[in-house]
Amino acid sequence: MESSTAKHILDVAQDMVRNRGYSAFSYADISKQVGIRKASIHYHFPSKDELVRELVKRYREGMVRACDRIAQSAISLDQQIIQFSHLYRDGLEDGQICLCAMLAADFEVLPEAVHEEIQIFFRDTEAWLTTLLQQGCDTGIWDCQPTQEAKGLIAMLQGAQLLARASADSIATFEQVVYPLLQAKFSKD
Amino acid sequence: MESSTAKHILDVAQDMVRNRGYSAFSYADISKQVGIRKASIHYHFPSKDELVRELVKRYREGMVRACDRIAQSAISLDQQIIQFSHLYRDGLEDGQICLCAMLAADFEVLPEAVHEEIQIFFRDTEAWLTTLLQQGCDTGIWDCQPTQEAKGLIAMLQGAQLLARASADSIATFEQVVYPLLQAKFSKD
DNA sequence: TGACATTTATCTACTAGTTGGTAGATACTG
DNA sequence: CAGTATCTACCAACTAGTAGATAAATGTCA
Repeated sequence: MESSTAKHILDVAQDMVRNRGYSAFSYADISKQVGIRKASIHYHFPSKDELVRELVKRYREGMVRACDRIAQSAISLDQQIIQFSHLYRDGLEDGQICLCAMLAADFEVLPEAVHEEIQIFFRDTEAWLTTLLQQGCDTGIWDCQPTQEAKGLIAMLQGAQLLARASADSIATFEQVVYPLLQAKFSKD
Repeated sequence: MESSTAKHILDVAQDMVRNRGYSAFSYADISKQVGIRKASIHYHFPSKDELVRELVKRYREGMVRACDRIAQSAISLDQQIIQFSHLYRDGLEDGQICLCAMLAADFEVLPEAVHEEIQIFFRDTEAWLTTLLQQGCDTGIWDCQPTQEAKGLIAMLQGAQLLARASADSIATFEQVVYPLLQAKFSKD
């Protein structure tokens, strides 16, 4: 089991990356917020790259669990898509965008190992959405090409987060972009 | 008129920001590529914030010109949307995403003055697209709510760029996400 | 034209602060 | 005693930014 300090470090680091990006946070920043010396962070995470790799891995696993919870809840397919979108909306309250959206922007400065984790994240997310959409097509409530539509949805959500964060009222902007579009596409098509 | 050195600095800085983000490029980096000493860059752009503000302003104006060129060309409305999308696709060849998409990710670390320039960029882009979509609705080839649809399109394009840059073949990914969606929505609706 | 002054653009050399990371001592815990 | 976790103290490299010298154009006027 991961020590509570390590978890605390990851929590703080995650907030910072989602807020400011990979290059704009430092071990010193984490140190201050966790209340521990800089060197002690290196004990838990030898390098910044290693820290971020673990961060993405944990985030990815959390996303999988969140998606599973949605899939196992007894709500309709179109409501599941709404719930999925809420995952992206909710971080905005604290000015945070999806960890992997931020790291996709920072992609060029990240090491190969982190690239791979990010790619798995997008692959997993796309797979989950594709399955959902396929179910809808199978049962006849939707008519679309699931893989393609899944990619489009993810792009739209990530882009809406970018737009949202650049606007005065992030959440309102996000909702204005995302929900009418979902309504039009998936309500009872 | 802007000196050729200043232009050269902006060109190099723009590549770097679009590639690596605001926090991950330095005056030293520019200095090496331009072939000028670090201090000389401060002569043209007193501070990094000032440099980036001018960068966004220039980029924004370039975008307005590019959009105008599209609008004044003698092509159909749906082809104009395709051309508009190409603007976002083409940078990906050099691993570059939209300057303002990148800076929207870096938003929290940017000064107020840059925030404003970025917001103007998105407002301008949205306005241009809205006008285009409105024309389509007026002439009866489309049926949509232009403002809302414009926001959605921009989000989709920005998000597609993020997805694309995190994937092995950026351009293929971008095209896979964007073009089928445009086809479905705007071809001869 | 020639002499002088101003402006523009660059340079070297420096600052104070931050960066990720290391060495090694010290404490706490089983 | 051994492992875990933390500390202090340090490092070399890099950060944005400044001071002030220097050169090269450019303008002004006798």
